[in-house]
Amino acid sequence: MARAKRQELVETALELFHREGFHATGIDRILATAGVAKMTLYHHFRSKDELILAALRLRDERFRNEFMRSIERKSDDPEQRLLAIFDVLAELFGSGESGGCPFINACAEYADPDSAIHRAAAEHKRMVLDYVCELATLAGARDAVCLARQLCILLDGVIVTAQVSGNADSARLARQVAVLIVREQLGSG
Amino acid sequence: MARAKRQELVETALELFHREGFHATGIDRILATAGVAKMTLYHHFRSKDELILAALRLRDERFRNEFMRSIERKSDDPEQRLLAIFDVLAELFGSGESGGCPFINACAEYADPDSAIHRAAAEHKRMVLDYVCELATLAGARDAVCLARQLCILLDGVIVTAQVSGNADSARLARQVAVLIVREQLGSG
DNA sequence: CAATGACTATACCGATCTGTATAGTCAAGA
DNA sequence: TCTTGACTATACAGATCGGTATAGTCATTG
Repeated sequence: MARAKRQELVETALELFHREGFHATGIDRILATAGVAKMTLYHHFRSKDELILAALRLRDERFRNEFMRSIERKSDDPEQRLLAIFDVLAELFGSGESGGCPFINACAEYADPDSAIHRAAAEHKRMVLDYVCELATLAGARDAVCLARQLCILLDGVIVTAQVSGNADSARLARQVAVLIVREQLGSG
Repeated sequence: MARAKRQELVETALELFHREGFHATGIDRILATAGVAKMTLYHHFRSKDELILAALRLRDERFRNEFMRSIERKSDDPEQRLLAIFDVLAELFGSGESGGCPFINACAEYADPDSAIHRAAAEHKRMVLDYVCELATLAGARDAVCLARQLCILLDGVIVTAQVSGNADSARLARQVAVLIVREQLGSG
């Protein structure tokens, strides 16, 4: 397979960027870990920034895919799926994952909203929002956009709280809040 | 004044770290901006990490002070003060401030929970939580800790959403959520 | 067979990084 | 007056940074 080394490179980069940060992770470290020559990297990517973008793209695909699949496995009912967001989150943190969100981290290191990396992160969040918005619409929310945005604020809050304070059960607390706002938007108990 | 240069250094460092990130901001850049010689820095601080810690300490003092003052200026009623959290946030974003939270950013770059920098960030969040918990207790919440933690999840969610997606009015959306959970905990409309 | 292109190895570039060494200025206070 | 200590200036160390140059291997494919 031709693209094997490229893939290895992006996977390794994603993991190291996630664990150590973007600026703190040098090209040489990625190369040594992936077992790839430097010229191979610059054959596939013009710069480190493009490797970062590729890593974020991979993460975006994987995360959204698994996120949606996990939610949809929890229930068939759209209303329950809105709440399942936080059950999935709880499971994620329960299984060790607590290094925060790579996209939030990316915006921390690349603060300029016009930078390609920051924009990629913003786009990821927008796509997650769009998905939650679909669920909210299917659930018959009065204002699906508003509800989805509120749930996403909770979602990001949970991720950050888990990362900063190591608080795994914040997903459970957020779920309680989600119950209230979903119930209110759907007009009944 | 003896400590003038030290103060200048910490102020400049705080601003640059906030705008450009911790790893991306070199010592030399801070020195040039502050107009301070390198040996002066290493006279006051053992390392860059200690300068980072001092900058975070300054930010912690300032933020919590202004945060509490702003909230307490909004209302005398503890219940209204819980909601005022999000009014203060809305004003903050309205006045341009949207570069995210330095403590969240710090945890993005220093992921190891045992690192001094990460711990300083966690401690800051804990102190904010403690303050909100006090307000919740005064308001007569059934479970003040739970309510405070939920409000803090919302708070961090709002900050991150504003930073990543440039969404200034997420504070307003979070306030609506806060109204619901506060109302539920206080047992009446 | 010839050509293509993914890949490797090594050496190098200039810049920048944190931190130190050296030597000295200058003002405040005992 | 003498000492202390905050401060400056310059030069440098050793490492690492992102990225390039050069030269060549090797498997697939036309």
